[in-house]
Amino acid sequence: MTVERDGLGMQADNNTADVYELGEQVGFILRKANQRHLAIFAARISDLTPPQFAALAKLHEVGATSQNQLGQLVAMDAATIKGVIDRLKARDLVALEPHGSDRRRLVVSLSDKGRETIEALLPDALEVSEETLAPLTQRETATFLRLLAKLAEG
Amino acid sequence: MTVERDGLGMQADNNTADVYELGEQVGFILRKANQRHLAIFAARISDLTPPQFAALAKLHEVGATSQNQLGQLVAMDAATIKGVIDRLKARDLVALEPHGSDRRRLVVSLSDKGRETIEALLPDALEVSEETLAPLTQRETATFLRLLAKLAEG
DNA sequence: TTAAATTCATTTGTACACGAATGATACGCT
DNA sequence: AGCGTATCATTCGTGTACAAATGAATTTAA
Repeated sequence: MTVERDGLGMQADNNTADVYELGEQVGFILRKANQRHLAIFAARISDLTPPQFAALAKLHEVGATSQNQLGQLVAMDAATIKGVIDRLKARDLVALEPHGSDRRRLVVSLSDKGRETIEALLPDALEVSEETLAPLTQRETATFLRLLAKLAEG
Repeated sequence: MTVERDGLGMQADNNTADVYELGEQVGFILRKANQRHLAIFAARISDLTPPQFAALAKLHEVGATSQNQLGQLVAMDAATIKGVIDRLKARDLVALEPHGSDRRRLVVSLSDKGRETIEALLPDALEVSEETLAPLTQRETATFLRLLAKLAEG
């Protein structure tokens, strides 16, 4: 006695919304996918967390910026990016200076050590992405990334 | 002077891996998609966090279980599920009892209030899923969920 | 040019998330 | 029976994540 799904005998007005099953909801699966990714990341890049890596990588991409701006670039709010920067600063991976003209701002830049660190890790980061996407074929990967981006942007 | 991508003049051995761009990595987009989902969730279900909701929903699905087992069902480790349960318990949404035969275990069950709460919220939760997936067509949604599940399972 | 609105950084408080360690209990095996 | 291993719950420490409040500085607009 199984529950019929996608059966012809019962037409669903919309999607699969018949009963609520946690395991079928986007949010739940999204969270699990994220967990798997974080595990892969941690296995390959053990001395930096994903947010820390993201901050360094972005800094490497765009050069010195203010703290909040960097936060926007890596999708972290002001409180979150501050914590991340503080920990990077404590390890001398980034440097902080007051902004020239705007005295509210704090300019974050890569230290030499930070530059070396991030440059050395970029190949590993690519492998993290590859391993995360390994369950999908190349074709599926392309589709998935396109749809995921659409979802993320809203 | 733009960097050529997918160009014919330069054959890439694998995917798009030419330079590392944070904004193109799965992990980063996954995190952003998750952020968007969380915002949608919070807007519709303001008095329960997603993990709290997940725990209640699962409890509603499977009935009373031990704390750790519930954690496995909702993909949270022992330390995390404990915190979630504690907060639900503090609001009398769940009840805790010692297990009959196994004195290590703590059986978690929905309180009446918890049952009412979760049952009242299920329609909202479906809308959260729908709104999250709104940027995709039905066809894209089906594809996306299939690939996402593949990714999450590994 | 002041007053109002905005931006930047910071702090506080709450809530995950997970590795690692711990003590109590249960189980497998000899 | 007894010992080693595994499981369950708990605790500790670190690191996001975000809402909300704050003060200082800048920008906008009247």
